[in-house]
Amino acid sequence: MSRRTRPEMIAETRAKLIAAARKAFGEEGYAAASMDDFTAAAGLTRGALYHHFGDKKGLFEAVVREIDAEMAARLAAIATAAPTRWNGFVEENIGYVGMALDPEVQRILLRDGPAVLGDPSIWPSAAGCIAGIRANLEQLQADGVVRRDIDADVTARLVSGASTDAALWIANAEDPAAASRKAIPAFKALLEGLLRKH
Amino acid sequence: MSRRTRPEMIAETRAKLIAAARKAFGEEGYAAASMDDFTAAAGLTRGALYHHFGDKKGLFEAVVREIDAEMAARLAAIATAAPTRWNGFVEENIGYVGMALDPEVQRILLRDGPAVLGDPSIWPSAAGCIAGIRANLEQLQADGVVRRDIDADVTARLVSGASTDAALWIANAEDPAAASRKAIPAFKALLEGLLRKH
DNA sequence: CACTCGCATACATGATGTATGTATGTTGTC
DNA sequence: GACAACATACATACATCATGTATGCGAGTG
Repeated sequence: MSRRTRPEMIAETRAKLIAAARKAFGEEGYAAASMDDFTAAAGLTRGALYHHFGDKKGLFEAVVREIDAEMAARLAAIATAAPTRWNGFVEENIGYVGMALDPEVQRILLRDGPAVLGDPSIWPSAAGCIAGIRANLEQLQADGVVRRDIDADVTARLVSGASTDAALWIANAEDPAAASRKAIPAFKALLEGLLRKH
Repeated sequence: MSRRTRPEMIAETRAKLIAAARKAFGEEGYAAASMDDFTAAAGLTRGALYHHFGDKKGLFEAVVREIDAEMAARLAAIATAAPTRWNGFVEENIGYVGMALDPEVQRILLRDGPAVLGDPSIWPSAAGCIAGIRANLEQLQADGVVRRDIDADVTARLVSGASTDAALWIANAEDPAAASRKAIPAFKALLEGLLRKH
């Protein structure tokens, strides 16, 4: 008799592997994280890992996808809560900076991510966060708030690039709180360059 | 008798190792580059490498320093050649985007660099490029061209972050030339947000 | 009841790092 | 100025460990 059905057990195994890997990747970094170690921590072996994810990189992709999805959801919530669309756009990006202060996000997405998976724009997750920013930008252009002579695609990348770098800078600063207070206005100033002149 | 003096031979060995490593890191990436292979390509063994650079990461640092110095020099040349300071600032940043299109720069500095050495702001090279941008910004603030209510340090980071991301995006685009034409105006628009209102 | 498949075990390969050896250049002394 | 003692640049050999693959077992399923 099976107390649990098979698909359930599979899902549980995958979840355990992803959770253990996420922790290991976040704390030690991708290269230093030993598959033997963190699969053991999850009460499994590398056999399960290779069965479900093919290789170490495949598991890393799954972890990235999970984190990316969480971030996209939080960003969307921030954006919809804002009074005006432009305000939502700005808040969303500042929220992005805040999330990038999380050591796990920083290490996995910002530091190791590009090295392992290449440029974020070609990631399997298709970088949900950037897609969100771009959609917002296009709407703002349609509303006449943002200048129309710039491409939403690149701009979304530029903006997210600036945010992530700001976050890295803040996180590595001696006084992160103070650094954050300096970063926000500078970031807002840059974004204002996108507004239509009047 | 010694046809060459000792310091000369040492310098030559170091240069050969750095050159071979730069090529290997650029083409295969840091993790995939085998020390046995590229030291052999330089006519040496790992013995020389460990003697001069301590470990693989140490050699990587040396390569980064070299590339960074080259870039800083080129950027400085671009900036001084411009008619106005603001113009030089903009051109410098666009030049930065252009240099980041070089596959070697991209792979070593932008992709593997953060994974191996951490955030660029704490690199041994102290990221000469960013320092150059910051110095320029401070001067522009003193001249009254750029708004003074923002911090030059963060802003330099934000701007360089946006440039590098733009470069990555362009390099991975299907049509890099077209992508570049779209990226430049968007980038200029962002920078205009830094100007003092009038 | 046979069979698929999720997962563990055992092994092959290759990479890094260290300990040791050698040969060459440098320096001190007569 | 020559020879010896020494320092050091670099090579070789080895220990350790990580990934990936091939194989085997056992539990859930039709």
